[in-house]
Amino acid sequence: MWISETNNQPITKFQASVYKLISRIPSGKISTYQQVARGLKNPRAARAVGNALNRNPFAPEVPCHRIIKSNGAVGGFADGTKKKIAMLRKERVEIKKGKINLDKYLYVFPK
DNA sequence: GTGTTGACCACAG
DNA sequence: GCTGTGGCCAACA
Repeated sequence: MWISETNNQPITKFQASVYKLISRIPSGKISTYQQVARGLKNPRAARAVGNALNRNPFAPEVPCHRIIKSNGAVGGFADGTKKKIAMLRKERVEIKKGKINLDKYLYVFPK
């Protein structure tokens, strides 16, 4: 089991599943908070997913920058939204006016 | 155990 | 197009 760096306690299973699921996203693709929530079979938990990523104990290990809002906007990022955008562009993800073409880049988790 | 907070979402105006 | 409102869920004080 992993240990959270902030409170020095074991992370919850919810967080573990979030990180595990996100780590499956291939480079050059992105997903939304809602898609992640759907992958966890909690379609309503998009907000909780964001909360988990915000505290993200595994900063570079988990590609949390590949998670954006369901409307295509980039959303927030603990290290700064601009950083997030820069990282995505390095992965050949096209971003127009702070938004991403979901039809082209959205990654859907397999059942 | 209760209330607040937040990298969210959908809908109304 | 943008703003406001209500709802949802899990973490935290």
